[in-house]
Amino acid sequence: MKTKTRSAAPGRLERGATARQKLIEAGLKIYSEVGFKGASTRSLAAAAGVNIAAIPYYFGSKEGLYLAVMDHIIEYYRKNLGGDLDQIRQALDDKKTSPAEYLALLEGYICRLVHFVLQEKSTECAQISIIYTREQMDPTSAFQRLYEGFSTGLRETLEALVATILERDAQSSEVKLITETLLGQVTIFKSSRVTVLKKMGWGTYDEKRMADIARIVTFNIRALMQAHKQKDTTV
Amino acid sequence: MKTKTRSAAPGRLERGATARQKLIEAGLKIYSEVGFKGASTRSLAAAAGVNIAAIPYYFGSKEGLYLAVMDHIIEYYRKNLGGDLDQIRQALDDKKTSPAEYLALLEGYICRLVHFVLQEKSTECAQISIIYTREQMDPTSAFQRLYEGFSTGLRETLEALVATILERDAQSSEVKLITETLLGQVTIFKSSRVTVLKKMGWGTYDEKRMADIARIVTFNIRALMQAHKQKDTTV
DNA sequence: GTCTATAGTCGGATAGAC
DNA sequence: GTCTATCCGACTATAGAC
Repeated sequence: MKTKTRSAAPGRLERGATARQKLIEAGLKIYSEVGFKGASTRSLAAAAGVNIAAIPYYFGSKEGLYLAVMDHIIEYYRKNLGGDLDQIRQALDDKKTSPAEYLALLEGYICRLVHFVLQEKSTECAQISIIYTREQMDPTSAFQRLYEGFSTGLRETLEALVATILERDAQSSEVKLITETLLGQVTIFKSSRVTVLKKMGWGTYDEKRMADIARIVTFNIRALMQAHKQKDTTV
Repeated sequence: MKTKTRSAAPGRLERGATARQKLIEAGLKIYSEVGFKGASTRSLAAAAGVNIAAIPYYFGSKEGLYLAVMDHIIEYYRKNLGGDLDQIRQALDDKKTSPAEYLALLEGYICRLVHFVLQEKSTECAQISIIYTREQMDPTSAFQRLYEGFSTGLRETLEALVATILERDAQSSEVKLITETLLGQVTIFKSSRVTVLKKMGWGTYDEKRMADIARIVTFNIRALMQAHKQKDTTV
């Protein structure tokens, strides 16, 4: 796979910048709808309003475009949820933070995660979380990039937070597994979206429904942190 | 889509039965590896050791084979986890069951689910859960069949169980959402399999690791049932 | 019932005009 | 930098021999 990512014409300001941008937006839309394999260069070019040849020209190949979309996703995510993670890391470094505040940070982040992951109105968040979820499920060559881009940051920070709350080692299997069970309570609403919507008699996730989900999940998290703190479940 | 499912030759005992069966086994393998779109009739026929033309002949089309594989999956699942669900339903009808027993039933079922879903040694379970998870994430035309085949049975039974334990209405949004958060704690280990394995430094889910996961999840379930029973979190 | 050969379609990438 | 035309490979499904 060669990602040429053709740079600007010499001495000139990015002539093909708009074509590039339109292709990335189209990629976000099409890849989120039908996945990498399902997306044809023809549909991508049509959605972007550019010619098919623009894809190999600007991105080297269909795969190059996909990788560029991944980079866009990581950047978007960092701008939106990265700040919260930084804030958490800062609080973890600051030894004066109280246990109650740590718990509030964890709950707050999970709440924002629910909205980011389940939101369907703002197209960009929705598209990103679909692509990410699909890439998680069966990784393509772009997985590594996505993994480094945010799986690690998110999980490592949450694990550190959970470890602090439970007064355990953040590197322990136990803390890592507990953190996964917390994330799973959010992600199932995405990964089993159709089933859940059908069961609930919902057409889509709207604000009120996301709030209901967030309320249950944060309640669960509070209960679980309390329970795990009391009993030592060494793995 | 026409699913001819060509029946036996008149008066003769299923001549092409073995070809059908080999194709279904191959379908289970190939579809689980690369998904429906990723599977070519060539690879399916090669894996089954039959000719490409056998697919349209016996199943009408590539999609017909996929649907036949779905039916196989449902049947397999019913044979393996359906009995447990029947037992739970029976216990729910039997008014003499104690609260502690209901909790034990819930925990026991979730444990078996962990093993069924995460198991990687027994190929059939692993293949089934991969196909099912993928179908959940982006449903094809076969989703309806799968949904009726086991999503409903599993969820309805677990919801009834949760409702009984919490002494709430099984039809309430609250009970349904809580049940999803329980399931999510299991499914994330499948839907984020690669990330989790990487984070944990594991190569695969083996017996010990599944036991560790099951221990955390059952502990969580016990804690959550207790917490929700105490506090009323009306949605 | 099983196979080979092939029709017909669609995909990604390239060549070369402008 | 952008476009049209085209190559070539891969795919599903069918026709028809055996």
